[in-house]
Amino acid sequence: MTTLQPVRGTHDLLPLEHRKHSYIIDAARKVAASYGFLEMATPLLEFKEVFKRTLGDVSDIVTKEMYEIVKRGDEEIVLRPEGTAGIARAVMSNGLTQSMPLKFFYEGPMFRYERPQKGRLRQLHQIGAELFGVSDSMGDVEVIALAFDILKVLGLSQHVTLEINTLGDDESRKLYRDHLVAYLKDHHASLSPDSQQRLDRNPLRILDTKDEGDKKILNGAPLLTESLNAFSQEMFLKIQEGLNALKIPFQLNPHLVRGLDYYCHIAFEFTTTELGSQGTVLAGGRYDGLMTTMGGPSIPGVGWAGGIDRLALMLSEDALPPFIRPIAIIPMDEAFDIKGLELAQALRGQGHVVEMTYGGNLGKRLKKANKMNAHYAFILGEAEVASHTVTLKDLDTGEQTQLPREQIGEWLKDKGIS
RNA sequence: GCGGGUGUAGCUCAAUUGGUUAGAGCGCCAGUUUGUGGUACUGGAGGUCGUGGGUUCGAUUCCCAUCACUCGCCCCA
Repeated sequence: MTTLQPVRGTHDLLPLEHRKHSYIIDAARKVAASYGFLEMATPLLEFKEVFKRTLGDVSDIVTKEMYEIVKRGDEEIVLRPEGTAGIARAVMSNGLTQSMPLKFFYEGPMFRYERPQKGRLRQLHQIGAELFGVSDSMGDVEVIALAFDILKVLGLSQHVTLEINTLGDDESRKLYRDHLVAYLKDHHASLSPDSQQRLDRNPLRILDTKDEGDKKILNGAPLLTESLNAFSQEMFLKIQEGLNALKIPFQLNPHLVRGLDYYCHIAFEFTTTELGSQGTVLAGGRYDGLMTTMGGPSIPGVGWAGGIDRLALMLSEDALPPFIRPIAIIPMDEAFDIKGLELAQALRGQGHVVEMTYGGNLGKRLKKANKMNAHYAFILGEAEVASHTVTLKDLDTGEQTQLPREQIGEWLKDKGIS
């Protein structure tokens, strides 16, 4: 019985759902191309090391959420939990580090062993964009603008809020980290158990807490902006300037922190209130240290990933392009099936969407044509075949005419489909 | 991984203090209609009441376990 269920946290994408996914991917792909981002794909399988080194040894993704699928000797192979590290690995593997900048768009499934919830799956689907080799803040602006444009095209920009923050460069972040830890240690006893743990592992994450008691303590905490050096400050301001110039609305959220180790400077999240606690729909930041962490040259980078599954939850059915209603081919009975097939092929060759009806008498086949939401039924019976004509029926109005085969194209053109 | 809720037909939901043959709407199939669909009417199929165990003369109903979904936490897209 259980073998008939999908694996926990995985999901069949039935046509209706799949349509949303491909709509999102197509839209994103198109917008990304207009920014000069080239699509690429990396394997679903990577060596564990790729993520262990980059995401940070203590991040949840590495410590408990990775699917390890094969072990051969010392090889530890995992299903990729996210996209950026794999793309960065590919840049190095393929010796692409010589010519910068590089702009990549990608799409595909990621795997994380988490407790499933609405909008949180073990096989999740992401779109993503990465820009390598640009340390200028204009790169950050463009990358965010790309994300915003995609959300706009999807009709979701009104339903999300862009929040940004800066983590500063290494120097600033380390300084702040010390200040914060010093402050929080004084309040250690009153912190929530979760935050007490985070104090050792990832203290910046405490800023993001949902615990009310923690929030009160944080009100008196030192601010990251106070620890920013001049360079980091200027970088952040320039990005805001750029966003303003492009009329991309945003909110400053000094408590916004990214979970993965490789982030620095800008951190941004597009969030929605429509999906419960899984509110983050697209998020990213700058990761200047990523390449060196992987043992490569020092190449800056900035990028984001968006959750297709979450975006799909926000898309309403009627936001999608309408289905093309098919033409149904109706041979009156089996004797004319072959004639029907030939007609269907000819029409498909001209670019029409054509469905064959199988079996049954005229009434039954019309019923099926109706069920498949066909706009027109092309009927072929004894009389039609003998006179080399087809009976063309409009299933919405019920009108029908019998025309010579050669005039079908004309007739379809009159109906506005060609 | 932690805490709460839910699980009856393909879908949305009923089923009285535990009681014999588990119902409805929608959908599906067929007929009324052998060269005309949609509407209408008539009929039909479809359930091991998530799964396993326990209590009981008897369990969809009570108890335990388990699985899945779901809400919140953790984490993240």
